Amino acid sequence: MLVAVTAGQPRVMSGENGNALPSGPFELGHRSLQSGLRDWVEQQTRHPLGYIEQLYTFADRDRAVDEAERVISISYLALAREGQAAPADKARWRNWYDYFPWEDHRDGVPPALPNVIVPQLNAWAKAADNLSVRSERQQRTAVAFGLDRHSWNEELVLQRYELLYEAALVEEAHRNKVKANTLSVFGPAMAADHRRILATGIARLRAKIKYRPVVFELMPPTFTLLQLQRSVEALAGRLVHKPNFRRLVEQQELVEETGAMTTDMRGRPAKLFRFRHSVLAERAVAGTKLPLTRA
Amino acid sequence: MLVAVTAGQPRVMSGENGNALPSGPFELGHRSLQSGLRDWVEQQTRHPLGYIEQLYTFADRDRAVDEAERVISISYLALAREGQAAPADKARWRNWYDYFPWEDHRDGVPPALPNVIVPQLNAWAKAADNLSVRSERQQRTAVAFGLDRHSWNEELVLQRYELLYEAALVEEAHRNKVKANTLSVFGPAMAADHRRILATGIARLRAKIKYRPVVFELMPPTFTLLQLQRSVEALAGRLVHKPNFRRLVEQQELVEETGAMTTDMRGRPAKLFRFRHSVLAERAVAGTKLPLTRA
DNA sequence: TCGATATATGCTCCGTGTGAGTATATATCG
DNA sequence: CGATATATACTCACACGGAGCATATATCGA
Repeated sequence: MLVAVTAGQPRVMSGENGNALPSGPFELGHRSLQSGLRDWVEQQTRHPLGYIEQLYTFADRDRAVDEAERVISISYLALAREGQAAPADKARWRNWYDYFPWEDHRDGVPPALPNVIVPQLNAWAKAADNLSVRSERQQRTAVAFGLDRHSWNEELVLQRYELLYEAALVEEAHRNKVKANTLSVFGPAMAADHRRILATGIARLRAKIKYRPVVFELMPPTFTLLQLQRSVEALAGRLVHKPNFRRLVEQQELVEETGAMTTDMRGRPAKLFRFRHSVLAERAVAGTKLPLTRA
Repeated sequence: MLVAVTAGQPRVMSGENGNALPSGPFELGHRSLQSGLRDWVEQQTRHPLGYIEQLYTFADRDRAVDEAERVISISYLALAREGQAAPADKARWRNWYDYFPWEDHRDGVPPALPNVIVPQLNAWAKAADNLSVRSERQQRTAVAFGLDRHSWNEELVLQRYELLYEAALVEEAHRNKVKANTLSVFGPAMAADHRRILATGIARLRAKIKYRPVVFELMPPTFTLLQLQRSVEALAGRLVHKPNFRRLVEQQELVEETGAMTTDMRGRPAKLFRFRHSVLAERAVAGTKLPLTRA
């Protein structure tokens, strides 16, 4: 799963009409999994990779084509600065909110959430014959989607996707079964469990930007504070308080001025900053905690 | 890597004279890696497993015996309540600070740290011929071991082990080379990279107890608040402020009273508590943040 | 030319969380 | 019966972070 941020939108690299994540076999001869992956991705996408992190290793039986030959899938999360080169072949950058429309709360709560998704989940909860199952489904829905007393938690991407899967609202749940027509509200399906991997990666990234300065892996070498803020907001899917964001970034000394200013922007020109790479050495845990709303 | 806490000490399950972690091949026929692992461990150790988490997947070339046949190693962290049954065969519980004596700061800073370890690391740093390498080594040492302006960070277990490895102070660094005599201060070596996996697991666990209620997986069904505190301290390798710890645990409603009291303890009898399992459903992120010292 | 608008940047207020210290109650042990 | 060990409660202080406001400087359109 290869991530970049362009024009204020989070993007993932996809192949084959956007219904699959890039994937390939592990070539023998590489020093390690990590280096093998790096070579492979850079060859496929012509992008120099920055940050790489392992997501999860699966070897589930129902993923295997043949019973006797078990496939082990190791999923990764990688961050790249987009726009340095065009992706190869049929690979294409795609807004990740195309796959998870309910996850973008930057312009407020998506109308489909209260109008379609939550009602359908409630119907699914009520459809359980067992009382305890019913209340458990209701509780999980409330926690995951921020209903009742709960507030929206942007990190619960995987929990939300799993609920929609269990409720058979996303198309992937209908594999090998009757082809039900699913609403576009629930986004397009992806091959195998690629959308699940995507959800895992988004959740991981949304959690990580709060305590590690990984956003900078997605930024160009030089940027304004607003651009940085927009990137964080794009990943988190929610807005942050501008003065607080600036205060946090500056007092933690995560960035330094380049001396230059923006010229092409509208409004008052902004100072250009660059990431202070030395913080990685100075401090072990440098965070870009995003200032969020109190419950 | 199987972890338990007994008598106020963190323990790991080890086999073969304590120089290896339990490991085995993945049997085909299991539903998933996780379930296969669970069956295997429960059979080997006769312990019912609670929490399981994947650590990391390796396929490094230098781990392989044969060039043509590459081995993929998937390491796990598992938590268990100890004492329910005796471990099978040669498996044995062992205090994890036996392997990492420098990680236990509950009785203050271990004397070996300022007396032996830090001087040796400084000597290693000074031995570099390049100036930038020299200062980089010094910086990493200072951050990892809390020197100069830096404070001790209990989560940097892996960074510390890696420094000791690079400086060839731990015996594992001498594999396939001249057999240097390493001091007992640096702990006993383990097979392959098992001690590295151990360090990874300890670091992960120390980080996790701060934002997920995983400590309770290591506790007996009923316990006092001090016992809970001692377990947290055992894992973190440092002491916490008692009144603050109690305040935190209680106001987060992580536990509930059983009504019973301790009788066998010395001093005033304490209330017995149990973990409120419902918090796992009510809140997505429940933490047992351990109150630490301000910098 | 000038007002509307958009962006940049700085400052203040205040509630909450959390580190730290202190005090009191109740048991065991010598 | 005093020393000691543990349990439990209360208070203080400070820093962090959420929220709102004020001001500066650019572009754009009427």
